Amino acid sequence: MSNIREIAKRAGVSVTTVSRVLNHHPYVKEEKRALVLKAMEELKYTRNIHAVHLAKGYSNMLGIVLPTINHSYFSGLVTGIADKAQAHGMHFALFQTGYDPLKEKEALMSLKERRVDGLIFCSNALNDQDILKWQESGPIIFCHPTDDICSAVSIAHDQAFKEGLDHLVACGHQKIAIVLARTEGANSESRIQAYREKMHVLNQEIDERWIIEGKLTLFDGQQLFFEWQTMKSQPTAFMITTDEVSAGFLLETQRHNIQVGESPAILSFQNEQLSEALEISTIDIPIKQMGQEAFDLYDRAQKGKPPEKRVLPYRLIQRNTTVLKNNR
Amino acid sequence: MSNIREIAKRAGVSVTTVSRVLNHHPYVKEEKRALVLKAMEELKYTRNIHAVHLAKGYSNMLGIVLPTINHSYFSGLVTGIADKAQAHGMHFALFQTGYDPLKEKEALMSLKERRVDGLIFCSNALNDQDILKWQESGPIIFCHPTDDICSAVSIAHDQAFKEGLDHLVACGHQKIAIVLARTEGANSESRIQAYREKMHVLNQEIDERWIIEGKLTLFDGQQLFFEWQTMKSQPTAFMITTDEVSAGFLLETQRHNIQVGESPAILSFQNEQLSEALEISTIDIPIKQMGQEAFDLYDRAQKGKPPEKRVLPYRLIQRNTTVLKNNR
DNA sequence: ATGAAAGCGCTAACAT
DNA sequence: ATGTTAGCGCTTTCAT
Repeated sequence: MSNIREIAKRAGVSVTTVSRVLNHHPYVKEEKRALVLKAMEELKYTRNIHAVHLAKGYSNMLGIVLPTINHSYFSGLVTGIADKAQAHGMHFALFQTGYDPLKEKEALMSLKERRVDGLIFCSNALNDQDILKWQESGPIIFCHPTDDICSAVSIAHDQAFKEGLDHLVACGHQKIAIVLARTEGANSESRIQAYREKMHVLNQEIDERWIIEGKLTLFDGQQLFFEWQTMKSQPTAFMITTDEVSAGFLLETQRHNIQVGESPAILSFQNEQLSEALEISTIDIPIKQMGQEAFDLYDRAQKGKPPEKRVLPYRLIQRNTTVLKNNR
Repeated sequence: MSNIREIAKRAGVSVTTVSRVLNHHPYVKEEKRALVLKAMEELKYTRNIHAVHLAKGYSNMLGIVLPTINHSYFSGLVTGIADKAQAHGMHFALFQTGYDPLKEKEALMSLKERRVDGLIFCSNALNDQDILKWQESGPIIFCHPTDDICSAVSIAHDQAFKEGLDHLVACGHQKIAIVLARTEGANSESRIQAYREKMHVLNQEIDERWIIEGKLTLFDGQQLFFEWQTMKSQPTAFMITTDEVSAGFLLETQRHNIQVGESPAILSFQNEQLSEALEISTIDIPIKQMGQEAFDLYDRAQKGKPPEKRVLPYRLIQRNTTVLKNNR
């Protein structure tokens, strides 16, 4: 591979001039530029990006941390981030952790090594604080609500959660179960808290088995149906934080011909095409926008601006799996 | 940030020794190693990965080219690749192209610049040949069948396609439509060819509108239903290359209460959880394995081994959307 | 407008 | 087993 020195020699200029041409600097006489361009052409020159990175000290590479890419929530988030990143000429690397703290540490090491200029955490098993210690190595952005000093984009999960519960109550339900992905582990607490409070107000005793965690996929949703069937104290409504799970659950009730009156209400979160097609009531959250805002926060941090929190709107969409009972 | 020289000075050794410790070379006296390690600890040293890359000439970064990550086919493929890659200590970057040849060229440039050591093409808008010209810059792996000199992993699309058509015919169908994603643009030809041949044998005239392209999402599938309804010459069966589309189509027929006898047969490709949950007949293809094999092919190419083609098995799974009519 | 030269931080051939 | 030193290829300051 030819290098900048060979180009310089061939064009009869200095390496500095070549570098200037390469970086679109002003103050290069047009004829020299042409000479350089010609030499590059002839030698099929391409800059060695590692040398650029070493000299500049950064790499235009963003790291995205998530448990798995094979899930609509995360691939949606990545799509949002990627759209903006690519528009800014940034590349991005994925770190799939499977919620393994060690894998998250590897991502943080990549930040310290400068393999990536910054990190967007779409999920985390490590504590927020433990992660933020690494901020001195580069910007770190969260995609969940947090009180720590850092940039974060999120929706008001607990508020959305409460509104969802209110809706289910308004539909005449008291025995309500909640189903959490491990998507936002750190936040489960606040949601469960919101749940307990609401149930307390209703004077409804909580069966601890109504708090269900670790459900992420369609299969999980199908399995949930069977768990529901064997529950001693059956909830009449489910609040589920992921569309895939809701869909699996619903499809399984349909397959088993559960009577309309007996089939549990479902209120989902996310609003993918799937929940729309199945007419599942859901709380829409703007996932791609979250990704875009996450990138924007990275970009701002990169430019030295102070950290910022952004809270995105959610919107309850009532479809067929929650029905208002006016006559109660 | 401290560098290797400072560590050397502090530990009272040469930079070479530090480098040796860093790279786990043998022939370093235990006491010196300890000294070096201690110095690193004290100065919170981390190597600058750009310098390593520049000196070594490679980056342990693999590039994955795909139209969008937000689709189960591609996120499945990436999952397969990533599992293997991470096990080999490799990182990976995604190039989302949206089938844009220019974006694909950018990925190829990244290969030439050495930003990535190799490239796995999960889809391509450019010609195979145009892409393979860049092989001198690093290994390039395809995820579709090809006759060119390169490594590729695939399933025998056209054979699977024919078998699928046979199945539909055995179920009593003659008026069969095919629905292609643009997933494997280059291969559409061979599939359409297989389709024409089969239909010819059946003496079934083909309505050109039965060859439908560009369907990738659940929405696309729902839309397909309406297209079907307005067709003058309605096919009685659909062969669809993506589960999402099949699901959307099926759900829409169900929503419109199409009678069992009148609802078209559906034979899908892929076998995601979704098609299983909806009991859609499908031709299973081992997507994650494809990803794993793709990485393996990269790994072999990287080690200087000759290119290799791998063809993975497929398997027809009959469920509820294709029914054998024995009485015909 | 152009060039010389000093980095950027690490690796590895060579010498001892 | 350890050290010296010459790269790796580009950027950027400073001088002219």
